[in-house]
Amino acid sequence: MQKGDHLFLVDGSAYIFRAYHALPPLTRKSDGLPVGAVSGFCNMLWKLIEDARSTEVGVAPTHFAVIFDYSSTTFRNALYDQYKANREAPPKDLVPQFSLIRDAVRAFDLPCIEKEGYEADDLIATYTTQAVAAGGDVTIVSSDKDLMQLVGERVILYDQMKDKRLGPEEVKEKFGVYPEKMIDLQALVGDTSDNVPGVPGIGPKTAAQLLDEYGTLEALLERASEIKQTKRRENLIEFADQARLSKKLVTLDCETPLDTPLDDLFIHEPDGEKLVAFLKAMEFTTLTRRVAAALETDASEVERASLSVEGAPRGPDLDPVAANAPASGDTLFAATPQGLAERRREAATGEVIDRSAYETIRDAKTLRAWMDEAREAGILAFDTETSELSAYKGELVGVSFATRPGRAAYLPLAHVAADADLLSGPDEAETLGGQVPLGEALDILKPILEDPAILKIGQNVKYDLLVMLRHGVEMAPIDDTMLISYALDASNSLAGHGMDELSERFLGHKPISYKELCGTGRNAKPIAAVEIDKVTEYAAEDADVTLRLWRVLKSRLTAEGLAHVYERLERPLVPVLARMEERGIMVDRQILSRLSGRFAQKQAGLEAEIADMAGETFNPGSPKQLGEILFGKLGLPGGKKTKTGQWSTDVKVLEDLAAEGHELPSRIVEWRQLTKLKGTYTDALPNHMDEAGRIHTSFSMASTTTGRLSSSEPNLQNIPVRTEEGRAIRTAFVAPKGKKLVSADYSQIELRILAHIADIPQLKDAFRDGIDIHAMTASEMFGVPVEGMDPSVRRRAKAINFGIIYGISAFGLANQLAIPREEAGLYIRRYFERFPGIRDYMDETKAYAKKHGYVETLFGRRAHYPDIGAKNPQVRAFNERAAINAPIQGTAADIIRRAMIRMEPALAKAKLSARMLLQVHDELVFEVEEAEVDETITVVKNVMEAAAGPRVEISVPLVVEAAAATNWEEAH
DNA sequence: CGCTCCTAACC
DNA sequence: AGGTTAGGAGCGA
Repeated sequence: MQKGDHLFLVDGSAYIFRAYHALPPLTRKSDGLPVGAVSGFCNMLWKLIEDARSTEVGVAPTHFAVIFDYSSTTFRNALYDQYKANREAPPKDLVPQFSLIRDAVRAFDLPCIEKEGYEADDLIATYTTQAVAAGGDVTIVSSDKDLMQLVGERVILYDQMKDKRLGPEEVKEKFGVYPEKMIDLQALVGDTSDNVPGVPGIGPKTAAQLLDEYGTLEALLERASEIKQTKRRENLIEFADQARLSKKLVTLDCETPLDTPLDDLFIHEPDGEKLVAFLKAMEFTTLTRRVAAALETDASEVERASLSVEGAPRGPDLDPVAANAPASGDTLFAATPQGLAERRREAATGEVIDRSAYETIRDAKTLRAWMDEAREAGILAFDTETSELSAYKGELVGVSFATRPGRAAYLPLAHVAADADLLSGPDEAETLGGQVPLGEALDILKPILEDPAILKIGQNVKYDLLVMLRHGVEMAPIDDTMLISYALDASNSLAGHGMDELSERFLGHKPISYKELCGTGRNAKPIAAVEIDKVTEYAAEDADVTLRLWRVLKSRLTAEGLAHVYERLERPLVPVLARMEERGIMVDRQILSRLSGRFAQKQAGLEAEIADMAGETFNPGSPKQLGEILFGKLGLPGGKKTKTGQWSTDVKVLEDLAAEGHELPSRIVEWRQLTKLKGTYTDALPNHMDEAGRIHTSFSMASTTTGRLSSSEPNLQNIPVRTEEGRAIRTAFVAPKGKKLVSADYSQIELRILAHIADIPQLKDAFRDGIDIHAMTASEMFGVPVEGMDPSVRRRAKAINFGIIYGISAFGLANQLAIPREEAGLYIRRYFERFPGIRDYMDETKAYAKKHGYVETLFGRRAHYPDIGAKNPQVRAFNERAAINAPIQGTAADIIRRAMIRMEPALAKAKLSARMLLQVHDELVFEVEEAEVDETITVVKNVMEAAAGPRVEISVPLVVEAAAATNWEEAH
């Protein structure tokens, strides 16, 4: 080896496990031999060789080897008998594959290196050291952190799965230290999977920071007594020897005696016939074809090789579920809605779900037959499977249907061979039968999905609506089992409205979960690459379960008097929200990046100040470390502790300290605010932008107890507004050229609703007369005139008004106003004296909730509080406050929902092109043609202000304030 | 990698 | 003090 040469070292053992875990466990050869890991391994290796063959000289490997662990006992066990002691034995079906994988490496004509008493890592370390000494470059194909210590100027780690290369800078970024200090860092942190003990309580962040400060592990251990944090100091002293032992365990041996000298690793073209013979024997059809083509070998001329292992253990065959229960119908006349609902419920719990009865639709003719069935039934449970979880970018992979319980099918549309990605599974021909071409399928589906006579039933149907919308299909009419469940059972303690939960609750059946189907994290694979038969079971089951749930739940709506809530507040909002999500809001990337830079600068400055004041560098973002500095090292008076017994360091605590003249806490508060703004907004938002520069949030209609919407991925309902720096972020939300953003928000809507519901004359009068409501409250309570009122008096009244909405407690008010609890109690008593209606409302609401188990908004939406009678006074009081708040918050939520539902027709009627983009609880944001701004504002205000009527006549006016500007900050 | 805890952004 | 979602730290499998 010489300068300019490039050695590739593949960490074979790690490769095996990655290949094994990345593939479904049941990949087998025709004789039952498990070969999933071999298959994955060969594909990864071939990919690497292919890349190398096509890469330019100088980067491509000149030397190449695959390194394996030889056995589990190494020289490290002599140092520490517990080393890797808790490693589990490899999975049974993997064991017979080990020798096959070595055969594979030989078939590729690559050196297969292993040595008794050493780990693969030691051999890698030794070859690396020698290659660098000879002037060569090294690429280690692995992502094991134990190998990071080898990284250097000429040595990189290559993570093939993620296609990421790690040099010294990347190591530093990942672990906080350069590779030279990795050994010391690992010695401190330890490694649970290898049983390397390390020092308790020290994680990677702390370790990096300590090494940064003290230089080396040895220096740190010697000067451990200087550490300020009590627990950390004690641990470093007590476990110093353990750290030294750990260091020996994690240090790789660079002087392993080598049986194959470095120069013998010189690469050469694999022998086509030999390799093809092996791959054929393994029945890797696709890979055989590829390799044969690349190496110009005629596969049909080559015979299968004989393998070193034959007929290894066969896996147990899965017993298919035999029972096939008949679908239950409404055979008896149901005299009342309650009777029907009850019988449906009973029937559903007894049904058995047979996945083997589901069909896979492979041709247009069968699909048409299914659509005929839907037409006949008048209903179609419908579910889409997409390539990504977010509806606005996921591609359609397949759709499933159900027309009656047990009668369900899956239509694959864009499935690919399981080995379309790097890791090979079974071959194309085995898994992919025919698929109806997407265009043809849509032509058949569209008339049904848009047929007003056929009800499309979905679970979270907004998702499917969005997906189909992007394929030019406007699904209608729709029903949504999730929303029916939500209208029926919204609660702060009962389970949610996800399909799996509903199925278990109402059908007593646990459906295949998405995780089971596709795996999670590193092992996750796209649903398009999962075998179609499995997806059929999963997807058709979803449609089947949705249909069964619909039968149970829909009948309850009438029986329980909730049809109005569902029909007027839930169902019609679905397409409205789908369109809002699809539109997205335009964001100016430049503004965000400028802000981000500014924040970064300020942040760095603050960090320096903080380190200076603390006398050491630490992570201000770690409440644990911060607590130790403030209350341990600096000895400041610590106040609260959190649930877990740690010092609390929330804003309140820090601001109290700051008020006493301590500088550090106020710097921390600033740092936190800045870090939050940067991390959550200026840095994160650009990742959510599409090609057109727009952000599409996802609104959830069923995740709050009260009827409010929520927004996620990203959450656009918590964009900063309080501070000036925060508001700057809003300036990045803009209208495109020629348009304006219009923001319209209800003024004091919850207080107005309270005034109406509790029937408080003074409050109602004040709202009718347009008087400052908080000043009026203050004047009533403290007997001071509104004119020339001390702002702090008004502030107190304002806090009380909000407190009332939240189901006030002396504790909460005292906290908010930073006054003694007795004083807060006094305020509350006086408030009740002045506004006795409020106390009556609270008492009545509590009594109602206890009696019925739920409370209602003015529009009949229910929020359930099953724990309101709890023995535990804290739990009970919490439920009482929530029950007091829910009708107020919920009525406001209902009103804005009604406004949103009416908005689009109202705008259309006025021939306005304004498009509604966002909802933020009491605010709606629109994108409006400049020329139409004034007219739009008029329509928007009218719709919003009149939204409660005619069903509910609120006895105070609802007032909406609206403004237009080029960005959200100025419009708000 | 997934979970809990803590903190903080919004109405 | 009512209703939310997100991100970082730390821990354990």
